Amino acid sequence: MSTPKLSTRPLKGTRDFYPEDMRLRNWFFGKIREALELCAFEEYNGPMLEPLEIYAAKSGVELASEQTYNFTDRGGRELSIRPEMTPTVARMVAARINELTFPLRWYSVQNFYRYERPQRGRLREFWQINADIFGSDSYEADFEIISVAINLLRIFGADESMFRVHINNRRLFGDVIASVAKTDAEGVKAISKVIDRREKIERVEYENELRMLGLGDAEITKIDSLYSMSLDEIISLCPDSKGAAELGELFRTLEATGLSKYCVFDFGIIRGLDYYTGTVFEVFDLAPENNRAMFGGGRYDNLVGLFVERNDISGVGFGLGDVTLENFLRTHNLIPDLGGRTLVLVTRFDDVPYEKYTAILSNLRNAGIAAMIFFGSKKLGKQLEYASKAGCTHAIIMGAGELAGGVVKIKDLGTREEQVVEYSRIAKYFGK
RNA sequence: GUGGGAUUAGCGCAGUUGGUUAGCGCGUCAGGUUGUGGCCCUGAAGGUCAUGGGUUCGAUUCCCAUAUCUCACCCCA
Repeated sequence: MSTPKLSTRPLKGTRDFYPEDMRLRNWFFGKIREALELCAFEEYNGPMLEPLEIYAAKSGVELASEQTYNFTDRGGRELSIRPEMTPTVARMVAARINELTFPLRWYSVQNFYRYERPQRGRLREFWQINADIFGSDSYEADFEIISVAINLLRIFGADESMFRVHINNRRLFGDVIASVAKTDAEGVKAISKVIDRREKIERVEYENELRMLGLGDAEITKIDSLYSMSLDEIISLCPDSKGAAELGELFRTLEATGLSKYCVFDFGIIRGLDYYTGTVFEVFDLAPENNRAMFGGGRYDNLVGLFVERNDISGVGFGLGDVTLENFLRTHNLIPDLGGRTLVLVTRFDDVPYEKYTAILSNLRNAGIAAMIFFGSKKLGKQLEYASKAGCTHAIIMGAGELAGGVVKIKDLGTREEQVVEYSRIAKYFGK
């Protein structure tokens, strides 16, 4: 009679990362880290737990109240497991605002939790790269962030046939809607909630909701027409809008630097997070099976001001999740063979003292060659089989005869070729 | 939160129109006379047929619920 056993499955929406999974994740995050470091970003980190209110304030009702893992700790504090990084990094920046040098370029690679129904491209635990620039209001920082985002896909070999960056500006969007609907900021917010769902709800319902907000048929028709306008046409509706200037400069620069082939103006990009104020963008995977935004970001002017009495530190950044990135890389065949490193198994025989083998092991490791020794005594064939299955590239074989001659046999497990090598030249065989 | 599909050995799958010991492939382990692995041969281990109820003389099979996976919706990365 044995006791009932516990489940070996990870919790719903979470994943175990076995060594082969880690190899993949380490590979693509490693490449991204390297690229971000080259772009002069520095890595930071923060806690996984934060007070609930830092999300409740600005992230949006849906995310803060329904999609976070919230709980009360033993001290009675209302906490959230972080569903995103931006409030944390804004808090960190605010805490040292008087000593940091701006503009500041920071990135992190961390895991996040959101309580949602899992599906393709979306789980409950995911890892995300976050890269942000704080302390620059200029369109140049918007451009930098978007060009870095594009670069992160290009380092994997992605080209303009595989993804597209859809770009809009919330200030411009708000000004255009305000002028069309002849309303104020509050009215714009209510109207934008409706038109954000324009493609997702019934046309009748859409029109009814807009009418309830005071719009007439002429305004509704006008809003429809916005979606087929070019950027220049949109800008001409509100030529004095600060957002128009920002977006105009941004697109001029994208054009001039050859990045416009990756980008498109899209008046429909709003983004769900409430804290965005200026440029917003979403990167779409052009493969039809990955039919959701791969990642996105934008500018947020007021987050640092949640923590300190400052309204001059604006941020712009993006978050790139591992789930959608992996789907992208797999779908477009951008993942190479990740094998590679030399790994040596020292095999053993019973008639040679054990310490003769551990000496070889130490020599290999001291020379910077990954190596292990076989445990127990089994037939050589079994030892080689183990080596092969364990991912070894080479085996070292030394019996009494070789020991007496001061040599070992090094077997290449791929080609099955053997070479007799002098004991002192083992490391040299491996190029070390 | 809403709806569809799925769940049989570690993995991938058969199967039972409800009837005694549920199969196959791969994988794992052991052996094929103890110093050479990927092929081959032999053998073994491994399943309360997702879980809990119901119908029935009898349920892995039919019904219901739950869980998990998966796809879409909502929302979002």
